Amino acid sequence: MILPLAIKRFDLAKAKKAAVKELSAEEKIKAAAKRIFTQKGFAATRTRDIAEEAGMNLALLNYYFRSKQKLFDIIMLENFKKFIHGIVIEVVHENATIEQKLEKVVAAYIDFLALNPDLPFFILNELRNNPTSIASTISDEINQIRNSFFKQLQQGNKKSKLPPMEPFHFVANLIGLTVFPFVGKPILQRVTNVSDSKFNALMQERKKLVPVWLKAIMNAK
Amino acid sequence: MILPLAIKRFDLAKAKKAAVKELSAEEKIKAAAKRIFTQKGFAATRTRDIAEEAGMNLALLNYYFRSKQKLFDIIMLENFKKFIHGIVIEVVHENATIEQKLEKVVAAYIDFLALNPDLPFFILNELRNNPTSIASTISDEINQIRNSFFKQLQQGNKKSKLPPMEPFHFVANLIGLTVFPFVGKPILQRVTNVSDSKFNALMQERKKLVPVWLKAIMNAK
DNA sequence: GTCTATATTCTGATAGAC
DNA sequence: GTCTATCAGAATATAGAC
Repeated sequence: MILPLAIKRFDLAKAKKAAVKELSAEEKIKAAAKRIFTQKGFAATRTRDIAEEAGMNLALLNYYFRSKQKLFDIIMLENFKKFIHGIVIEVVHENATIEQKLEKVVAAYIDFLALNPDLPFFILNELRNNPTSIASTISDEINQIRNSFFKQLQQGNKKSKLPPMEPFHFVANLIGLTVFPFVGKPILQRVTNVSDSKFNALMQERKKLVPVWLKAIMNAK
Repeated sequence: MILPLAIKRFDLAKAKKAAVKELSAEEKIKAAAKRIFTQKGFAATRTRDIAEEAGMNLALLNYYFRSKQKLFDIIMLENFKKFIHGIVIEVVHENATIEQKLEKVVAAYIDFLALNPDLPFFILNELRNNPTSIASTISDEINQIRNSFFKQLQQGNKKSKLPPMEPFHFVANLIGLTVFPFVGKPILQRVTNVSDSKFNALMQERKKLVPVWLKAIMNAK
């Protein structure tokens, strides 16, 4: 009789699933895929690498996700949402002055990027390759930003004497000062001869500095 | 007799080489490789694409450059030198104040990037994949920057009341404000809804604005 | 030097046993 | 659901004719 053995196996599987730390094969693969795709991009990633990173078999990748492309699409969508939603939206929508929003959004972004340093490069990379496909999934969030924050920006703030500013320059400066250091980390570290721990400390400094700088830029000349 | 024909062929080849616009097969392949590698990176580029772009046969690529990797290494080295040398060095080495250098280097960089918009992303991308290999080839230039400009920066400028500044923040700000817009072009255009021609016009504006902003940053608070 | 045809290696995906 | 073994196609590289 083989039945008892089968039951035994089933119970073991249940026990594993009940354990808090234990991930299913599907989850392990997805997590591994997210790490590698985010770090190396679609083209440079091999499905074999993902399977190995997950400690799983290559065949399981296709069993759960059908193809490399479908798996990538899932990761990409999640990464995009993570990058935009929850960081920009909540900070941008509340009732607050430009100055207050600046301080919040910069600090939130830097904290977020310290935990996800590869994300901005991934976004930039895949956005170059995908002329349009992503556009629809994030257009809602972008429209919200445009309708709320950009208008506020172009009005300026009379109380604190903050003059209005061209939205493009403002966004380019905000992202350039806040997220670029993470994108350009390899070259910045090489040029300035800065260690990883020093880099992290400098990023923490920037949480205070960048909002001050951005205000100085708006008031310049 | 086949000899006369051979001579005829030889003369034709010479005539072609003499023509100003005519590139040799080797040069055509290298030029095509530079375009495609720079735009798509190593992994996403196929040797077939390069051969087709060059209007040449695939076998010639291996005849002249032995392998995809060796061809890429040549392009990468040239791109790195182009990016550092001639842009940074000449501007950084002359006898001038920080303010004067700032104006020159920003304008030179933006003009350069307008002609080579894919270059910074390429550098960033391949620097991520290559932990060390490139380091040696550019360390000389970097050391020159460190020894001349960084020292000047940390001394500040008493005449124009420019206080000294942490080199890392300065470089991060300079590159973030100057080259990031080109790296982040796809996302910036999407968020701010800006056309290609408008983008170029805004970049021209930044030639004047960024130096002013960088000075405002140094004097902030 | 240049081409066509082919060899070789890599990689995504599947078949089929358990 | 999971594994081993294998296939099919793509991509790099080479052999050999001209």
